[in-house]
Amino acid sequence: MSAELWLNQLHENGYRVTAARRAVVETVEKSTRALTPVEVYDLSRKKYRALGLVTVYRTLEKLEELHLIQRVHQPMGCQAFISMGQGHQHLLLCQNCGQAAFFEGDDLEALTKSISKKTGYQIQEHWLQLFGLCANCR
Amino acid sequence: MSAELWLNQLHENGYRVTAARRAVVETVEKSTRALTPVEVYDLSRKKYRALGLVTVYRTLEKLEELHLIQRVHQPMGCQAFISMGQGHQHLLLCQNCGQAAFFEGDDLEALTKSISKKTGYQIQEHWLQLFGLCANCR
DNA sequence: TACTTATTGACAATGATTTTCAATAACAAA
DNA sequence: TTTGTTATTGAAAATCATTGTCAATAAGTA
Ligand SMILES: [Mn+2]
Ligand SMILES: [Mn+2]
Ligand SMILES: [Zn+2]
Ligand SMILES: [Zn+2]
Repeated sequence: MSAELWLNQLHENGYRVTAARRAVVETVEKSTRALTPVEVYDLSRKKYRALGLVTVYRTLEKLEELHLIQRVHQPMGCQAFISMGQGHQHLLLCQNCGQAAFFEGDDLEALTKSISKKTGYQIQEHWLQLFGLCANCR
Repeated sequence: MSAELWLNQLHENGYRVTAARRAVVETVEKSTRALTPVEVYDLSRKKYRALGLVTVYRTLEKLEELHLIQRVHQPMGCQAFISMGQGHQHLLLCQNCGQAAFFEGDDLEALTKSISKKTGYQIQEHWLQLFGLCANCR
């Protein structure tokens, strides 16, 4: 049902709610693993057969812009997207099936402060991502 | 002088040491920021004018395979390479000029153990990267 | 010095993403 | 509801980065 929220977000930001966007949003929002544009295309076309790949690219672009999805970087490639977690969260990815889990509670305060002093950098952001095997795949 | 070490590594692994590879290695090894293939090409051609871009791609491929360089992921793109740090290190990147610094000493034991118990994942690897402003740019 | 063959750069081919464009449909206003 | 404006669409073409092909060259060993 959160797909409706995403569509609201689009609407509130002046974008129109179309059948194409509906299909893409429903696909991406409910996925528990990162999807590439082509994967989104294939899955979404089951809901809306006339969908074009170009529209998938354009819709993903807008969802990213609205911070509803995020790009997922992996050793094998960086063109996959997954819904954005709530608040400050990071990703834990299964190296076998791609299943994603969000986690929070990382405390890098001490580390960044120490690194900052050591290097002279003013630290503003961090990327943290864990890889492993999910309960099913281990 | 570490460029010589890289060339040795290539040689020891059955690869020939050529003028093209020498130019690429010298460029990448001494860079303190991540370079894209085209950047490597442009910089290296100052040392070896006949160099082809294709050779840059192929050389980077081999350097990565020998773990002498690593791919650097950034919001703006993921096709840049930088020398691999010694041992278990992570990158701290300047968001303004790209200047890179390595750091170590991150302790994620407690976190991964907790996440592992909570999610059921068996955690095997982690990516950590810091972004900020270097001493010059802040 | 000679010989084997890995490596080279030019060019072509591929694959992913972006741009163009005329037709369509969303939606605000009447 | 009807209408008018214009954002959005899919198809096709264009672009861009990366990879493959190939004959000529040169590295490294004997
Ligand atoms: Mn964090
Ligand atoms: Mn670490
Ligand atoms: Zn799994
Ligand atoms: Zn800087």
